[in-house]
Amino acid sequence: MHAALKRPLSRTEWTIMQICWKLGRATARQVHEASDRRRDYRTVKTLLDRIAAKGFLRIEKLGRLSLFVPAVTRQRALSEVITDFVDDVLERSVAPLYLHLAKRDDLSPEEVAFFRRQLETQEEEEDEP
Amino acid sequence: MHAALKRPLSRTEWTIMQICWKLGRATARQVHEASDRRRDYRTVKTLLDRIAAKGFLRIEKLGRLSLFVPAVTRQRALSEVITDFVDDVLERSVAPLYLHLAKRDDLSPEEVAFFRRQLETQEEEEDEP
DNA sequence: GCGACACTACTACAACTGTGGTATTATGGC
DNA sequence: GCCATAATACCACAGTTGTAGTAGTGTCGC
Repeated sequence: MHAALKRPLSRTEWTIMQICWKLGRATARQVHEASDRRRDYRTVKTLLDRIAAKGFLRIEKLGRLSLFVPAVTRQRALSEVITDFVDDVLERSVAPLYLHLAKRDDLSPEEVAFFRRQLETQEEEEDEP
Repeated sequence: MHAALKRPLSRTEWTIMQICWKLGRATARQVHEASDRRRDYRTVKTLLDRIAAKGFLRIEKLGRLSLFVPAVTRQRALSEVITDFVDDVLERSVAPLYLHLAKRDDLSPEEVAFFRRQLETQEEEEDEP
């Protein structure tokens, strides 16, 4: 069974966590160096400790060295955070998402066409009494 | 021109703001009554004031009564928050979103099929060296 | 014209966030 | 052995967030 994820990550913690997933297993120093380095090393260290306290990272001791290892897959964490986002912020409606996606310039023509089509269809449905 | 939206809304503020969009123009009392009412009236009032300070609501004085009026359309606010979410949390990759959407049980069979297909296609592309 | 409300204004306060200071303790090179 | 470097541990502090107490001021029914 997975460890329970207590509280969700803040935005800043997410950006640090993204690095951890990329590195797989790393010291605070490595995470700091892989970041944009606008924050102090100790800030990153604190964030890593807090992320670990929230259950997203596990700390492996290697002598006196601490290695931070993801305790949750990115996919699982993303899955939870997306569900929360869609439920709370979008109130379970995917239309605003489709509207966003239809405007992204990095999607294939098929994708854009699909989202446009869905939006039209849904508008029609709304028009019905 | 739109007023600049200083800081983003917190999750709780979002839930209050959603009510404001639904009501259109309302007193704090009305917003409180339209909410799940687990929070105290004054908590809602504080949240409304903070939301107004962030530029999402405008306060109209009607005598000594305050009316809270959305200063931003829901669509615009959603658009911004979705962009931020996709950029920061999803790192601009839509795959995790498709994975989520493919599993929602409130979408049409066409939508589900579309997202499944996209995911397969993208996996294939990743397999290439 | 007073009491019950209702509305606002001001305040409090603990938890969480973002950031980094201080101090202590290895550790590796010379 | 000693010093620079690097790691950890512990602490601080202001800003945000969630929640509500207190107090003052209208306002309406009687």
